[in-house]
Amino acid sequence: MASQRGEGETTTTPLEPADRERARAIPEAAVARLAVYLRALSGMADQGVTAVSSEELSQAAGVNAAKLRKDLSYIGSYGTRGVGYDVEVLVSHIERILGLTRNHSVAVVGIGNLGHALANYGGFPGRGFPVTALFDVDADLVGIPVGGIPVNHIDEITSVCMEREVSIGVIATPPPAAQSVCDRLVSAGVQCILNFAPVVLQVPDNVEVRKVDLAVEMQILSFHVARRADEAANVSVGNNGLGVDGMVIRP
Amino acid sequence: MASQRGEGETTTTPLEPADRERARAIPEAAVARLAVYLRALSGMADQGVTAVSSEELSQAAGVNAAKLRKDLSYIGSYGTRGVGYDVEVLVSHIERILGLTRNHSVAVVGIGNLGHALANYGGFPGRGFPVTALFDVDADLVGIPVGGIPVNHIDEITSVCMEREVSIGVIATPPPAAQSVCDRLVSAGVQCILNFAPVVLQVPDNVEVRKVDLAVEMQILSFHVARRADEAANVSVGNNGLGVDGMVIRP
DNA sequence: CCGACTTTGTGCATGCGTTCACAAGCGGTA
DNA sequence: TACCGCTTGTGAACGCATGCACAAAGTCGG
Repeated sequence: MASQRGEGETTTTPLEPADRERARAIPEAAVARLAVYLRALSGMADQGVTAVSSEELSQAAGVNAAKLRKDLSYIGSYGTRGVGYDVEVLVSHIERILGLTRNHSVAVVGIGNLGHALANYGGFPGRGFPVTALFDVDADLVGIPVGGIPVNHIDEITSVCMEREVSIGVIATPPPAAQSVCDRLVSAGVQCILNFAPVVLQVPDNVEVRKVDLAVEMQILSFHVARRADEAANVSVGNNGLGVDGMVIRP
Repeated sequence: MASQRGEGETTTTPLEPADRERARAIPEAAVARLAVYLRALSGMADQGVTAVSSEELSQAAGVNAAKLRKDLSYIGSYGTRGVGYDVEVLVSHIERILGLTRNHSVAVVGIGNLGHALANYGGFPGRGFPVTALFDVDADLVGIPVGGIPVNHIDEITSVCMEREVSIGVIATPPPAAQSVCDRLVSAGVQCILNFAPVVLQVPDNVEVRKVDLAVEMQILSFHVARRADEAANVSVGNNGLGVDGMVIRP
């Protein structure tokens, strides 16, 4: 076990036993949507909205209302029948479930175009994710601050990450370096990795990896383009219900 | 089994009827993995590997071997029992299925940090996706080339996209601008959109949207951090499944 | 030519996630 | 208080995806 993190004491919002039980049962897909709900709810709260129904919120989040209710049921019953949900309550509850009450220190490795952009996001969208360390192999970059944080040399990953208690590592390096960087992050105790490099990372079971793969996204879109083009070129009869939208014409 | 190619050799890689039938039946999840397989296969081809078994390829792609075979079966049987798959054949077949034989012109809207990074990717990872247009609202940016392509003003989206036959639009704008930009892209005939803005886009049915949401990714990781920390903090809980879950009364 | 070995392709069962539909519960109202 | 309308929460059915296990089909050595 790699969790010898000094503070066993959660100084921030301990989960109650009931919540903990549930946290284990929340489907992956639902977790992703909870984050979306949270954003929609935050926007509503900023506009002074205090209550919301599952119907409204589901539309804002672009999902089915029943699905939303089921997702929320995974984290407990915080709605009022006949009325809806209290925005404030829901926001803080989802934040607690997602672990956003504690700050997650983020390290970005690879200060190329993408790494630069990530560092400059400044605290990352939906704050709570302060970027506290940057790394690169290029000696010319070392010491230069990007987005307010000085770049460290890649060899310092382990020491710096442990020192600053980095909990999330972001890999934005070229493909060949990714696995090596990943290994170093892991040995520094980082258990969550966001990988932008088009590489399948090998990690121990106790490390969570999420990948963002632009090439794959593009190719999925390409597939749909091809399919559409093919369908269009091959419509023997009427096209399927698209007749309504004359989207191609410019107003 | 000679590869029979029809008489009409056209410039646009025609899908044979059999392929077209299959293209419709490929599960979304499988399409994403095909892109991953393709990358692994391309790497192998570059290293001179000519044949590969499902076991080898599945490990390179980080998936179950049976799943890989099933995925490949969706696009037809191109393996040889007892031997494996011919790398070249598989590469070109997956490319055809994914529609990578035709070039997909890409437009990037929003030349901030991220847009800059995307434009500089230069043809996008896994070539075949030439960036042919850049847009921004900022008049100061207009005309300045980024990654070799001059920036156009956002008001020109429709005309420029139609002129250059953009098939994929990438939205890298701040959230408030995203929907508006999306609408313009759609009216320019763009049917596939890759959205980096943390916004739920409303589009007609005939438009395909994929979103890359950094905040959501971070929050999913945060959830796992919290769950792990929590598990580590009290391993003593006997997880006996039943009995515990009942409705817990709020203290 | 045959038999043993290897690897594909796939039927089937299992599990997860989504959707539907409705009872339960709450606030408002007379 | 009793009723009414509205919304939540969830049981149950459905559909999709995953993984197993094995027959089919090919290669290779003798």
